Amino acid sequence: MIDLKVLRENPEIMKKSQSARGENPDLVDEVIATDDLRRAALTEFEVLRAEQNTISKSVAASKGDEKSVLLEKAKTLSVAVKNAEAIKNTAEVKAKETLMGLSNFIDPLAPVGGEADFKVIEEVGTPRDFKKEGFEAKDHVELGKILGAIDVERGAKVSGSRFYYLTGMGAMLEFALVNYAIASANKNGFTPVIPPVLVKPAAMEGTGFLGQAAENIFHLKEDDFYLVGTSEVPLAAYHMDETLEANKLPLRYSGYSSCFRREAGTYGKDTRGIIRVHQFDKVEMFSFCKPEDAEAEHLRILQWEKDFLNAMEIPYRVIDVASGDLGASAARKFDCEAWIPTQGTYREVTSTSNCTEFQARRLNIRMKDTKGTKAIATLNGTLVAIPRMIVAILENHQQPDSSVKIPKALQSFLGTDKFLPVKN
RNA sequence: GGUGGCGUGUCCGAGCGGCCGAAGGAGCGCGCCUCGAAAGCGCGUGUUGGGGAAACCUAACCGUGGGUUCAAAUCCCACCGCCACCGCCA
Repeated sequence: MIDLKVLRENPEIMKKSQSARGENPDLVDEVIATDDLRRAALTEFEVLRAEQNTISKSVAASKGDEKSVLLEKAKTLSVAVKNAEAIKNTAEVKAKETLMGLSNFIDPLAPVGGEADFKVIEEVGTPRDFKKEGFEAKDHVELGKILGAIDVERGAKVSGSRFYYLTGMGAMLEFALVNYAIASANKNGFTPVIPPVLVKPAAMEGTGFLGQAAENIFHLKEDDFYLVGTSEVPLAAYHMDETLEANKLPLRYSGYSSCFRREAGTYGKDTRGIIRVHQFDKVEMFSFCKPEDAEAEHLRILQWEKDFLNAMEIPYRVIDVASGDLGASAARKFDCEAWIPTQGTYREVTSTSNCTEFQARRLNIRMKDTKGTKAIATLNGTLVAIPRMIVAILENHQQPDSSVKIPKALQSFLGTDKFLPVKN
């Protein structure tokens, strides 16, 4: 949610921001207009209500004829107040609704354009040259089968396409990744959290996922629960309707949870393997901080993501995501894309967004210092999304005999430095 | 799922139709006292929206949403949450 005061002062900037996202800039004028209506209705109601309050009080103090006259007057006024209140309420709902339709202000530093207009910030590491090494890289599906680590056939049998089983070393690899991730997050001041993955509409709405992103969310209609697509949702909503002490910020949480995504409109995309699945586990970093610290915090989170990828010894690049591909809440977003040998390209494995005050305002989270209460900023970033990281590790660290070398950082968690084929 | 109880300010806790934004206490802040502190004493101490340069004015807020009434923390209804006991259960 955008701050109306800021919006009123800078409608043109907001319009530009909307346009850059490929969204409707006229919505800005509409927001201001509905808010004008809201305020007018508010004033009207308040004036009548004040009068009613005064008369009500004098009713109590009077008696006899005087009292019945006042009572008559009070009754008529009561009707007028009810009407004015109804109009006020309608105007408030409409104004809020319109305002909620606006996406976050875009950071002016974010590249403008569509999905393809991202800017590459850096490339780290060098992809292996398998030809030169004298063998052809197998993809993760094949390796997963050989190692007894991933079973997509049975995933499909039991749950349908885009489901899978992690088995044996595949399952062990998840535990190792999670343990390593949580350990690093602890070191960086994150409180580990295992959140609920079923949430109420308010949490979804507040984090900004019920707009254009809604089609990718599983909804349990019977009970009006949503299955979260990321633990960002329950982590952000953790402090919903709270006022946090400014001197305790930043508050950092690392959430480990399953994530559920409908992947609507992705038919035919990434149909093979576990790059794009309906359910996966993820360790997510989430930070509540002062708005003036948000940009620096964003860079810190990005650095922690890079640290993780460096520890996995995987070549990757970092991109500055373009305005049209930010999602409603983010002002700026960096993706880390790992090199996937069998695809010959970089694929998103982690992502960090600076949501500035947008989510916090929707979730009614503020901070308090000696001068009063103020807006707070929220940021999120993936530490590790299990399936894609497994893909990256298997494919990048495979050997000619289909064994896979384990990055040093994970070896102590796995008790081995290599995954070996299980049969044939 | 069933039965009973409860939900008030930072916290404890009173109020059960108008004089209640709400007693009292604790906490916190300022001052007095003191060499200094503790104790004691005095004063102050909510949030949000609207208007205003400001002083200030105004409205709303006693779990949430409706209703009754000229008037609701207070009465009625529904929902949510918490506690206790019972049933079921990983």
